[in-house]
Amino acid sequence: MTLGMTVSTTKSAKARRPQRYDGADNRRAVLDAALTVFADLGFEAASTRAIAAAAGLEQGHLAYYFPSKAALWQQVVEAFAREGEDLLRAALEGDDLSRPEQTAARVLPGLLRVFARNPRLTRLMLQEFSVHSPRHQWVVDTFGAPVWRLLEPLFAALRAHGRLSGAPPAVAYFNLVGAALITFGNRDLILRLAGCDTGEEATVDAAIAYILGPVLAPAP
Amino acid sequence: MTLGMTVSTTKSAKARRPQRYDGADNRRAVLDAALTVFADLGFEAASTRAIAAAAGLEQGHLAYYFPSKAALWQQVVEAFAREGEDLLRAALEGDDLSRPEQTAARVLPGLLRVFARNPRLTRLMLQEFSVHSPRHQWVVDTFGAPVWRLLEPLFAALRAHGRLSGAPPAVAYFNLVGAALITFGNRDLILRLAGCDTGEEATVDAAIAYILGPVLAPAP
DNA sequence: AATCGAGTTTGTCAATTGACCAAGTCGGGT
DNA sequence: ACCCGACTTGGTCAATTGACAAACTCGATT
Repeated sequence: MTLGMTVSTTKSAKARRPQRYDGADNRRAVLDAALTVFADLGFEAASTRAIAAAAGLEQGHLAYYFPSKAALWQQVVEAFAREGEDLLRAALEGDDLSRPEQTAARVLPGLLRVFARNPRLTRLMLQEFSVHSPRHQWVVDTFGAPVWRLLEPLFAALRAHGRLSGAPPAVAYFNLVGAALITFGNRDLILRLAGCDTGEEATVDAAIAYILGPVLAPAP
Repeated sequence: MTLGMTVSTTKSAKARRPQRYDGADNRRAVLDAALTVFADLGFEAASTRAIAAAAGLEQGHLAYYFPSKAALWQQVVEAFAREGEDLLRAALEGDDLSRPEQTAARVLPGLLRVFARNPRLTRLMLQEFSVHSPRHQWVVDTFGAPVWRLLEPLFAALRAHGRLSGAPPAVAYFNLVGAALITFGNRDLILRLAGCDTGEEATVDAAIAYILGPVLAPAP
């Protein structure tokens, strides 16, 4: 399921049916294969040949769609990561934070569920949190900073209303992010080590409830 | 401070003072420089030339102490990571877990403080949590699994005593690990983004208290 | 002073890698 | 039938990299 293959796709809507060459379809296949390989191996260790092979193409072909490996990586992240930020922006639109705990209860579980649903993307983000790379700054500027700017008022309001156990907003926020990235980005490891499947629906719910506990609960 | 230089080291205790060649000293310098470069760039992106340069030596010289780049990496982790596991093992020795919340309050803050004190090593661990590499299995076998085996009874007992907000022990454990790795492994990022210094003593205390809140607090 | 050997440098090598290009394939419009 | 152009392949290239080895530097031993 990980590598989208050109052949079997049925695009019955439109009349166009090129049996053999379908650029748009192969482009998607490359993006999907690249997400898998990047998530598994990391940017450096993921060779363009391995990505092409996972997509069922030749290495030289990648250059047709993507000017460079770095550009491919960037488009992979953009293609899959917008969801979270858009969801967040829409959910916070026009909220005056007069009842921050209600806002948080409405917004944050959905955000965490985005991570749980996209383990490959979650790993990709985790990688950029663990290495100083030319891509690190880009991720921070493009996603990290905007998301934090979006959520900082919420976390500040939460603390002002006696949540977060009195911790600084940033501490609570990065606690949440770290817990989510590790928990949902390491399903295989956690399953192997502890026999606990963090991809399973019930466990996802339990994990989200646990992560958000100190955020949503009133101070003792 | 990051690169230990051979020259200036004053070893006034012993009589030995080889002005120019000091193998053991340079070996330490390489390990320290390697820790820095590996933590910053990740294993693949960290070239042996960069490591040698950071240690003030030539690339070819590394082979004198370490048979390969992978072996160097492994010795770096071993040299710096034993502290945590040993501390944990000693602290849990002979504990019958009849009062798990007391045990946790005695043991876990110290464990988290090991992460806070060693940001470079923390980043290194974070990297191996985010990539499937030949080193991943080794870290899991050598540190991940033993530590989990050590702590699993404690977390199981905590839950049996009404802590963890009813979450599975593994969820609570990896929540803790993820929060610690991200919080203490990204001091620069968090400082830049949110103006919060997770290397500062007071913030470390606040973060540890926050992370351990659900672990130590009784169920509502 | 001659030798020894741990420590260190310099130069080289094969392998891998990302970028690039010239040629080829194929469906569709003319 | 023919060509056009989107799409795809296979091969090449320069750069980087980890490993390796031969030569060099000294302090210490004899």
